[in-house]
This record gives sequence, structure tokens and C-alpha cells, in this order.
Amino acid sequence: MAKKATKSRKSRSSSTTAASAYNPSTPSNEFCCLERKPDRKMVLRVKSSEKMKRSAQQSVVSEREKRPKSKSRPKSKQKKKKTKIDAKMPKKPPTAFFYFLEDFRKEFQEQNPDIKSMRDIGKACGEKWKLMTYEEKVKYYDIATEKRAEFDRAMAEYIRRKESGEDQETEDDSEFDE
DNA sequence: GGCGTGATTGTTGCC
DNA sequence: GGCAACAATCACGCC
Repeated sequence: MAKKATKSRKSRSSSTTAASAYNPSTPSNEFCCLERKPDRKMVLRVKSSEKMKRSAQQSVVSEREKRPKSKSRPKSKQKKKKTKIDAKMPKKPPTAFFYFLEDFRKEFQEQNPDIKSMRDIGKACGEKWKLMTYEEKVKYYDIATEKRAEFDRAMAEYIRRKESGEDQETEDDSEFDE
């Protein structure tokens, strides 16, 4: 069954997410984010694209393989989102894989016009991704890194506005029940 | 008509 | 450190 963490984590993630873990005073020209430690202290964590790319190389070895292929997570819970998250809160930027998926989908549909299911495309894309070299992937990581930097700035701005009370209306708006 | 599902990997937040 | 949620996409199914 679903672990108890699932529920609590879920509710937490929808209310806190990156927003609460964000420090608006954080310089946004660098890749930074805050990590909340168990002692509730915020620790600045600097993330460079280099680190991302390094992790990318590791992922080529497919760390994901440790995870059960499919049905690893209850999909029924996955798409819950769209809940009471602030509508003005920036969305999580897509990962490098998702940018590749965009390209791949177009190609795949050209070559296989009869296959339209994202399930099949996702599978094929995942396999292709694993076969790709780091050099092939790096451009997508670059895009993802850029987008994340944008997300950082947008989030900082969002937090600033929220703290200054500019977004109080939206807060009210997004707080329907639950 | 509208919403949830499924399939993928990467990233992040929290315990 | 490990696990779960969420990011995009869209045909299809169900209510």
C-alpha cells in the first residue's frame, strides 16, 4: 500500500514546495537553492550546471535502473497536483529529459504516424535516452540549466511579492478548502 | 465536456 | 541517503 510518507509528503509539498524553501534574498544569477534541514535551518546549496552535468554522466549509467521499471509509483497519485498551489507560483521547469522528449516526440511521430500514445513514445524515448552519450545529452542539460535559472529568478520574485503582500489576493484565491 | 491515466527521466524537498 | 512528488505531452477512457 501507499506508504504513510506518501500522504504527508504530498500535502507538504503542495503547501510548502520550493516556495517556502526559497530565500528571496538569494542572488539569482547563480544556481542556488535552499535546503531545509531537519533542524529547520535553511542551508544554502549552490548548484552549478557542472554538477548537474556530472550527475548526468552518472545517470548515463542509469541510476534509475535501481528503481523498479514501471509501477514504481502509484500513477494515480502522480497527477494529483493542480490542487491549491498558488496559480502565480512558477512551475517546476522541465528536466533535460523532457526537452529531449519534445524533440524525440516530433521525430518519432513523423516516423510512426500511427503511434500517438505518449506511453509508447515515452518508452521509446527512455530507451533512446539511455543509449545517448553524454555529449548528445549535454545540450539538453544546458537548456534545462538555463530554464532552472529562470525558474529561480521567477521564484525569488514570487516570494518577494508574496512576502510584501502583493499576492495576498491570489493566496486567498488558491486557498479553497483543504 | 472535462478530468484522470499512463509512460518516461531528472530534479528537488523532506524525513 | 532514500523515497516520493512533480515537471510535459496527448490519445483515450470514464463519469
